[in-house]
Amino acid sequence: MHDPLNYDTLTIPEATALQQTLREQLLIQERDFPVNIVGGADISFNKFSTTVYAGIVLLSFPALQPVGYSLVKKEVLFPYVPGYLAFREVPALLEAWQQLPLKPDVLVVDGHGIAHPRRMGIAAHFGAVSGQATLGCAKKKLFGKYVEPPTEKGAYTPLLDKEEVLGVVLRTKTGVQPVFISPGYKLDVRSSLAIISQCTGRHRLPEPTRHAHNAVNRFRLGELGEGYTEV
DNA sequence: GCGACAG
DNA sequence: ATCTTGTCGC
Repeated sequence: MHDPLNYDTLTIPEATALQQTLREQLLIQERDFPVNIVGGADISFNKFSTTVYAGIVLLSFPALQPVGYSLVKKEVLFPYVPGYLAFREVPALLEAWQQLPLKPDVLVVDGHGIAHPRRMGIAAHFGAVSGQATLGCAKKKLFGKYVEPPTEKGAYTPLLDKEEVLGVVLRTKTGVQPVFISPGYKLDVRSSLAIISQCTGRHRLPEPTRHAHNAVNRFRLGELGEGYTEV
């Protein structure tokens, strides 16, 4: 086994430098592999606590039936700083990832992919260090410009930096706030949007994200145990 | 100098 | 992110 990744002693300038190095490993391309299992990744924690509860859930695709989930509890010292979320959450998510007996074909991470000042949001960062195909689904904008998409479910507008399309702002449900979709690794904007469109049910958040959020919250509250559980 | 600011 | 109270709509 590998030593667990630890970013706790990094300074912000060092973290910025690492993002610039990882950026050179970015792989943004059309999907060129089949998708039979999708994963959802999320973190939960108590305000003011250094303990984080990480989780990755597995869903069949396109049926979206739960297959299993991996949960890991970990201490993290790196603070939340906008633009550096990955340094706080990726180490714990990697442990949950390594604990999976089978890996999803695509991982949906709670946060942005390349829709980031240095194109290294948490989904892009996780993909770069794991080699796994990822995409980001965030509830709020971090970086980029966009016009509000029409209020109907399925409507979307591009998320832009000048002329560059970083992702899309997608209305997953009529009359609710849109979500921000961007590729992380081994996917492009079109492929990411196509996958998320097939992961959207009657809720605002796509199923992988929704199930992951639910699992880590129940884990934090003691309703679920650490480790991998087949469902 | 003034806003913006994933989780 | 988490917590809490109240309101709206299917």
